[in-house]
Amino acid sequence: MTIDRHLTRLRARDAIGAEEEAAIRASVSQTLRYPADRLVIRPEEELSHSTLLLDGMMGRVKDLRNGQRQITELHVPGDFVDLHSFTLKSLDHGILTLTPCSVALVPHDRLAGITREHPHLARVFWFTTNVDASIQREWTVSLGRRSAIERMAHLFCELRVRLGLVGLADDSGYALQLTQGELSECLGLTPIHINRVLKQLREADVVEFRGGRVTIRDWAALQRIADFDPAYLYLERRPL
Amino acid sequence: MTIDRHLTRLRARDAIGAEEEAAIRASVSQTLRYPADRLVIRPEEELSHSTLLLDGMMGRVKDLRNGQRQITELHVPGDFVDLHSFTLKSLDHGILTLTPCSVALVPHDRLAGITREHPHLARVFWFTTNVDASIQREWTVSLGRRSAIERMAHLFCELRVRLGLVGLADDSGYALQLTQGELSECLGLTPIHINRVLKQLREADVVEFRGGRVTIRDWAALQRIADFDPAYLYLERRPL
DNA sequence: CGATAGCTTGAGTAGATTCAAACAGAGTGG
DNA sequence: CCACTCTGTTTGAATCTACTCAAGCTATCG
Repeated sequence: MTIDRHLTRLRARDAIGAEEEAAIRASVSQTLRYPADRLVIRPEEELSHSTLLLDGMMGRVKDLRNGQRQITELHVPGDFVDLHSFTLKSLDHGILTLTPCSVALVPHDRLAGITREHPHLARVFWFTTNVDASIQREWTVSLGRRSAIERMAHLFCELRVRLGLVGLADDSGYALQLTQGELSECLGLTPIHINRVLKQLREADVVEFRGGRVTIRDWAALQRIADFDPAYLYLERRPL
Repeated sequence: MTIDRHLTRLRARDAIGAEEEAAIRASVSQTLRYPADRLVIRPEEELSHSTLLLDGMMGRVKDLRNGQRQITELHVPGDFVDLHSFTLKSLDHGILTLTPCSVALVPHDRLAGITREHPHLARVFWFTTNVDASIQREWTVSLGRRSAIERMAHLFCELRVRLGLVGLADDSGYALQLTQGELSECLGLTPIHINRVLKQLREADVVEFRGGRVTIRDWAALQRIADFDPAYLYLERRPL
C-alpha cells in the first residue's frame, strides 16, 4: 500500500509537480496497520501528526452523553483523514477504523515545512480540508431534509464517486465493509430502519447491499432517488 | 461598522500582530450594505473575492430539487463568511442575508498576497475555515441524533457563545432577528414544530424567543437540555 | 457445538409532519 | 382613520415516518 491513491485524488483536481510529489512522499514518517473498530484518535487528544489513509475505511465519530453516536464523515483510501488537526491541534471528534486499515503518518512539522516551501501545496491542502467541509455540509442537508431512503441512496452515490476516483468502484458497484449498524450511525437512523430501507432499494432493483458489497443495479434511479449532484465533491480540475 | 469584530474574533484564538492587523485592514476593497433576504452569492457562481460580515446575520443555504431548503450554518458579525471560496473558487451552496447586513469585500488576489507575506495569517485563515467545518460537524450531530427540543436548545447555546465572543450576547440573552420559519430551516424541522418547541422551552422557564430576542432564563438548564460542550468552537488561545 | 454478532421481520408507539384555521402586527392605500 | 393585505405566529386534529420492543434467523468462530 502506497500513497499513490492520495496523489491520484489530488491530481483529479489539480496538477501536482514532480518536486511536490517528492515532498509529499518524503513527508511520511511511518506507515501503520490498524485492526477494524479501533479508535485511532481520541477527541481532545493533543496531536503532532496527521493521518493519511492508504487502505481501508475510517470514520469521524462524535459521541453524545446519552450513548448515541454520529458518524459525521466516512474516509476512503487516499483521504487525508485528519489534515485539519494540523491547524486545530486537537479534534472535537474521534477517528475510528471501520475496517482493517493501513495509514501513513505525516508529522505536523513536516507539513509546516511543505507549506513553507511549496505554497501551491499549502493551497491544495487547504482546499482538501474545504472539500471535506463541503462533504460534511451535504451530510447536514441529508440529515436535515432527506427521508431515510433518500439518505441511504445519497450515501451510496457519494461513495460510488469518491471510491471511483481512486479506482475502487465502477458502474457495477464497490466493496463496502460496513455493518447496517454503522450505516445507521452515518445516516441518523436506527439499524432496524436501515434494514427496511435496504430491503426497499433491493426489491425496487435499484441497489443491493449484501456481503460487504454495494451492487448498483440502476445508477440513474439511484441518483434520482438521492437527488444526487456531485458538484459538492469539487471534481473539476481547477488550478489553484 | 468596522472589521474590529473580525479582529476580536481572531484574537480570541491567537495573537495578531500590528503588521498583520494592518494587512487585514488593507485587504478590504470595499464595504457594502445588503437588505435582508438577499441571496448574496449564488451556488456555482465564479468568485474573485471573499465576504467578511461586519454587521447582521447571514446563512449558508442549500436548496433541494423538491423545493425544501437547509440552512447549514449561521454567520455572525466578525465571521469570514465565504473564506473557503478562496480555495474552492465557487461554492456548492448559496450565501443569504437573514437580516440587513454590512459586509467588507476582500479580493482573492489580496488574500493570496497576505498568505504569501504573512504565513502565520495563512495558518490563522486556514484554521478559521476548519472551525467553520467543526461547527458544521456539530450541526450534523444535532440533525442526526438530537431531538427537536435538544436541537433548538443547542442552537441557542451556540449563538450565545459565538455572539458573546464579539460582544453581542451576554448572560441575559441576545438579539436574534430570525423567523420561526428560518429556525426550522436550520434545524431540519417544520415551522409549526419549532413553534411548539419554543413554547415548551418558554413554559419551562429555560429560554424565551420573542420579538427578535433570545432571553435566557436558565443557562445551566439550557446547556443541559442541549448536551452543549463548546469545545467544538475552539475558543482556547493556541498559537499557530 | 454453543456463543456471539449481525440481519430480518412483526407489532405497537411516538415524535414530527401535514392540513386547516384563527390570530397578531406592520405596512399600504383609499 | 379604517379596511385590507401580507407575513409570521399559534393551536388543533389527523396522519405518517421512523422508533422501540421483541423474537427468530443466519453465519462465523473458538
